[in-house]
Amino acid sequence: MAPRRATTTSKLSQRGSRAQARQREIIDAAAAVFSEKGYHGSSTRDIADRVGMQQGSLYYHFPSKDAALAEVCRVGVEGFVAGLETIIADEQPAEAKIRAAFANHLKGLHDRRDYIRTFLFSRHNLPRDLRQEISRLSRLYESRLEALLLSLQADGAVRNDLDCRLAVLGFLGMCNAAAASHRPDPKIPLDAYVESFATLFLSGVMLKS
Amino acid sequence: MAPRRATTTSKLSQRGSRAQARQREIIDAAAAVFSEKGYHGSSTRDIADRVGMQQGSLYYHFPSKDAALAEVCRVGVEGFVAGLETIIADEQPAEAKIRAAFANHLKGLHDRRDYIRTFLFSRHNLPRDLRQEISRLSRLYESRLEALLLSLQADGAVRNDLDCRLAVLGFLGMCNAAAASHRPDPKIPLDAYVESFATLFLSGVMLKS
Amino acid sequence: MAPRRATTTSKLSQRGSRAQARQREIIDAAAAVFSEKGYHGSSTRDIADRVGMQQGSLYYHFPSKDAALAEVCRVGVEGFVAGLETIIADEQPAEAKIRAAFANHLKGLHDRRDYIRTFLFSRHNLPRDLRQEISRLSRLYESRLEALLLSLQADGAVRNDLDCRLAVLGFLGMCNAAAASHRPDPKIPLDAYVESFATLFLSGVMLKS
Amino acid sequence: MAPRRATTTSKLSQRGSRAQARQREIIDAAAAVFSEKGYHGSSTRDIADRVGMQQGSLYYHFPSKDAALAEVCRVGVEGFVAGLETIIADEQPAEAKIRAAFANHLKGLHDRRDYIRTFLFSRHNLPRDLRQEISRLSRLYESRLEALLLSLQADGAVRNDLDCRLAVLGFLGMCNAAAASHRPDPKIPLDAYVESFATLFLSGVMLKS
DNA sequence: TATGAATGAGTATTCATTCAT
DNA sequence: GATGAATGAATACTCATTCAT
Repeated sequence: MAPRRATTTSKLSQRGSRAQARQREIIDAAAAVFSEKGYHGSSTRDIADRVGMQQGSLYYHFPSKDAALAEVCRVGVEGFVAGLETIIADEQPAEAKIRAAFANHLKGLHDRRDYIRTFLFSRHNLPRDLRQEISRLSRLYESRLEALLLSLQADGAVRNDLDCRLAVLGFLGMCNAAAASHRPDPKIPLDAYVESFATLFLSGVMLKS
Repeated sequence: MAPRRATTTSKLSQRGSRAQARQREIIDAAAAVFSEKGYHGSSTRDIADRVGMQQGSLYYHFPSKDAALAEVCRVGVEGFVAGLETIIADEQPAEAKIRAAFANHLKGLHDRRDYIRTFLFSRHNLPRDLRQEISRLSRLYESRLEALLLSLQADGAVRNDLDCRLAVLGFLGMCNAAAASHRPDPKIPLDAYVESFATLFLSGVMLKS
Repeated sequence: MAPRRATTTSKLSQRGSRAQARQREIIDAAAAVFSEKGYHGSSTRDIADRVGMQQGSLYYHFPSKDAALAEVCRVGVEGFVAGLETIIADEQPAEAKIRAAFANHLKGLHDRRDYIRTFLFSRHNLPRDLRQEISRLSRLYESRLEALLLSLQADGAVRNDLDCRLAVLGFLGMCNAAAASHRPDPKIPLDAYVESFATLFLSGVMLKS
Repeated sequence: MAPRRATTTSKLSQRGSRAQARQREIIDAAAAVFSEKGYHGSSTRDIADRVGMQQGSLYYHFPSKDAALAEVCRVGVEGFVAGLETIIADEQPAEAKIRAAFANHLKGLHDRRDYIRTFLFSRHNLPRDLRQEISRLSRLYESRLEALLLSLQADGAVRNDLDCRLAVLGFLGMCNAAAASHRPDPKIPLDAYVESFATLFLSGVMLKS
């Protein structure tokens, strides 16, 4: 139904495409398992079983469980920024931009659900150095979102008294809440989430007085 | 500075108040440890160390690590409902009610931070039966919130086209995002969060046209 | 037949004597296993089996395999110095002192064979910091031996052209060679080794011309 | 500076000299690695890395890690006997023969340091059958040394009361002690060791009375 | 109430070895 | 001759839990 596949390259192994494919299988499996049971709740055996591999064989492809977690988180976050940049660059009215930002985020959540759940719930378990690289990426995303709001505010499209930093927190919190539940409600289509969250964010809850 | 203490009674041990006090010490410690390292990342030794006790001695007070987790989650969620009921019952204009709901939630987050972080990030690790009891509580909270919105909608104070279920998701996501970071930003006072989130939720981001 | 038991106290746990006794059982077992198969060739299971314990239970008494190795080495070396000091202090003719030094060393080798074989063959496997503590002890022993030879040389009892440092190397090499074989030759009594090695060291191989 | 190279042929692969050269590279690497970390402390990857080869590729040249160890030990011990035979055969005074024996042994230790350290410290790890072949070689060396001493004793050049078996043990222990330290003291030249050990062995430590 | 000691199952990781290509 | 990928068994160490004292 949904792609749920990593698309970007990282520094992990520039070997043949056969090897790359196997690696993608493995982080896909890791993402699924981490997403379901959390980092410490997942064993390397769980991951190996899912790939149909022997536990120890994973270590031919990944140096450690940590490294697999880092890669999953990286892939999870990475996708957000690229989409957002295009939105910022495009010529659109303010409202359309914000709606597009919601669509971008919720689409990512849908396509890379396991990756992003892992980022949201398990990034704490990364060792300091790896965690910092991931934090850098996610702070980049946040700062681009804030920049978007600030520019719209400068244009007079957004309320002057809005604390854009907290608004970004609200934006992300609202969206990510949709990823918190273990299985998403399949009766609610993606568009409905986008429509509702974007409108809520744009116009609030109260009737215009 | 902040209370961060459990206040409600549960079915766990109706023994003397001396015993109760010791138990509270222990779930306080458990909450702190779970909040910091997650359920599987925390060992019973971590908890015992924090109480100044021997690992095995915990089992005099708690039947299992699971049970401690359940108790922490229970205490974390429980507090929300009581406050909300008062707000619903009080005679106030719509906007004030919603602001009060934000204050209630964010105050809880502040006072029982470790408990609620544990609920947010570690409740998945509960065995099915215990998890269901906790889910019942949190769904109760959600449905009371939804009921509040629906009643305001019926009164004509809230937009007619608002999907109140998704709005509750947005409300909670926004608030809980503030608990996601390991250490809260101490430069931003609680009131600022309440003010910002409530206004965002009520009036949205766009300038009234 | 022979004691083969640790006699000195170390910093490892000053707990009840019950605990101390159990610890001694464990390093005794570790010494035996390390002596037979080398450090890396010995598994913690081997040790546990020998004590009649579960593998993981060892870790209640020792923090790591390394630490057990260090303790075995420490006990092995430690005994040598004390005996030598008495010999140096005693009033005796040069020849008697050197014979006593041989007796002291070979007796140690006999009584703590497993400990000393472990020191001789497995100390390389210690992590740097632990290794240095052990090295300090063994260098102390060597320097006391050298001091003994130097003082006898100053008294005119020992050849003036003797390189005392190399002589110590020879002394130790000769003695320790007796520990190199897996099982000592039971037909040769301890006294015969002492007599032969001491005479060899004192008078050499050639007929007085 | 020093050769440190295997020179003798074994039964391992009578293939082309290209193959032989590669094999020699590999046991050279194995000797170096075993010498530094011991048999169980060395992985086949360590060896492969040192040759610049893939782990599994070693198995084209050697049937097993055991076999490589056996070959290293064999090469290490083998060299000693040949040199000693020449010394025994030559017409020389007793003292010169013994000095030559020391020179022979210490020269071997210098030229094939890694091989001999491996023999000294890791031969225990050989499986029984391979170990016996190596033991045969080293016992041959010991018995030739003992024969030398016995013949000199028969000639009246060596003390009549000397236990020649133990003297051989002393000879070897003294020499091999020089190989025990991880890195030899570079300030002491080979000749100095030979001179000192030989004199010590010949004349002992005491002043002639 | 609490401790000290132990258990037994689990966990990440390593490693000698194999084999199709 | 050599590689890349995999296996299966072992290994040090952790941990929730139990229980006699």
